Amino acid sequence: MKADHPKPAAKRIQPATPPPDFRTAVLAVVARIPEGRLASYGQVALLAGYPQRPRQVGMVLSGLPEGTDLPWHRVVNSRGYVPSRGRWWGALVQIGRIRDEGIPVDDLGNLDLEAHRWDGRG
DNA sequence: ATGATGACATCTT
DNA sequence: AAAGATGCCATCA
Repeated sequence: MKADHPKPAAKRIQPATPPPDFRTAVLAVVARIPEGRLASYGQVALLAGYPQRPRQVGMVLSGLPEGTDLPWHRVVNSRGYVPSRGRWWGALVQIGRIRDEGIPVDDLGNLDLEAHRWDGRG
């Protein structure tokens, strides 16, 4: 009889090992950005395998814990400046950390993205 | 369910 | 070059 498993309402839809979702992919890409290099949100989204989702990258990063090891500060927008230029509480922190890595940044967050663009090859 | 918002990108004025 | 409008997609009220 095969010990039929009536499945007692096993609505365990959340497995212990969640598949590589968007968030995981993004975090993996950000973690690969070398020191002293910059990447845009669109670039991260592209490398993560989701070409049309740069905004969601920002959402993922917005949910990062404070003590994260991820170099989130190396992610800027394609226009070449730190996101929101101060609308965001962490903009100043990001500017400081980027400067600390040897990349010149204006007080408003303006920087030369193309000069420090990450090739994506590590 | 719909509508508004967001750590963006791209195109057009 | 800078600013406004439109597109995209997930999350929240």
